[in-house]
Amino acid sequence: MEDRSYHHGDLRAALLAAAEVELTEKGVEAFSLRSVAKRAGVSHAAPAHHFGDARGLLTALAVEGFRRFLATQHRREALAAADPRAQLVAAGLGYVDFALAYPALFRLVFSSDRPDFTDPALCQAGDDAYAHLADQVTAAGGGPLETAAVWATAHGLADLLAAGRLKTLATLPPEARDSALAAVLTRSFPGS
Amino acid sequence: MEDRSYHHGDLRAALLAAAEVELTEKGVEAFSLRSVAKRAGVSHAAPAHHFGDARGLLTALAVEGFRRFLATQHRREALAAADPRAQLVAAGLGYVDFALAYPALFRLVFSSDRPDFTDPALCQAGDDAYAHLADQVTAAGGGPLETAAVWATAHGLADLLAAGRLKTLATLPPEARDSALAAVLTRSFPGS
DNA sequence: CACCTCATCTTGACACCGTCAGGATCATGG
DNA sequence: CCATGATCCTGACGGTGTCAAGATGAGGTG
Repeated sequence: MEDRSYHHGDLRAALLAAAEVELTEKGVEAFSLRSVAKRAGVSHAAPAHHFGDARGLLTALAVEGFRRFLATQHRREALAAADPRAQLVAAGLGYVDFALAYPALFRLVFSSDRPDFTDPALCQAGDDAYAHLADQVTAAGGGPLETAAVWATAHGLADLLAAGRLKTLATLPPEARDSALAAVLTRSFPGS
Repeated sequence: MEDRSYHHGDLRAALLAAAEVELTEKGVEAFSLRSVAKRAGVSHAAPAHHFGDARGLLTALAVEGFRRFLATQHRREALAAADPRAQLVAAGLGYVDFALAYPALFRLVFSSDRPDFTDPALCQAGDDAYAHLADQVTAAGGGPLETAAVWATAHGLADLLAAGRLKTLATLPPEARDSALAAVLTRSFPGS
């Protein structure tokens, strides 16, 4: 649609896109609803009709974040061998990929209480992400405890790398870094 | 000192204490400097003289957070066997203890960009915490890569548990939970 | 085609926030 | 005893989220 008319046409999508830019540039803690509206070329109260309040907008963004989180993992898995073990490692590498490619979204989804995590859509998206990991662990012959172990390892690596800590790994060339990550991930799963 | 006089006497400490309460009750993202001043029974501009701005106050709080982080680990280590391996696991358990006992401080220190991490005192405190972990890994016969592995595992467990994810482990009774955590931590270190 | 209804968007107001400037208060040392 | 400086307060400014009320226009109904 044109951005000419009084009625925007697809303001909801435009606001979501603007919100992601805002989030990426300013971070979760300096996120401003009025600034998002300004980016979308719309009045400061316009977002309210589509998302209720700032929390609602960030909740919708978090849903999109989870979606992209899974997509990033799938991309890694498609490049890996078919056996469950390799798929599990690929999922872990995708976990890290997401944190490094979209650090602001990563923060929003995993280290923020601004989104409403009781929202049905967000719950669903989060459960989907967890289910994917649990399925992979199960396929590789693991149980709940192994799921926790793999998840924690992947999450720890991703969070520390995205935060700029773990310079030991961050300064490595990509392939060396990936193999180091794979080694750590593999180790977290028993019976290797 | 009395809270009677015009000059507070120890306002800096009082503000730090009030800031921690504020942080615990409202979280990093809803932290308000004026509210902290109100808690301390002082005008809204009083904190500026001691901490410069809100960032300065949160930076000072983060330093205290790192201090308490190390203290929590030391408490676990004192209860563990003397051998390096057991000490390393104890440090990991202390990592988790801290995240669960002071989730807001944990967020401030590890998942926020509000403190000024270029501040000398905060850098020092962070380096101290890292050095402690690195020393433990070295004592147990590990190198930089092992440090990264152990750190990521402990951090992932702590962060996910503090965020209320990982219900598998969170619902376990304390001793069972600790032994499960110890198993995951041990696994992250090679040659067990 | 004319009209009406309702979703959509704007304007304006309010309370709260962080920060700065300037004034009030008090402790301390010459 | 008084002056100086550290400490704290008051008041103001721009920015933020949210609510109420009004303007706009799209789509269905007569």
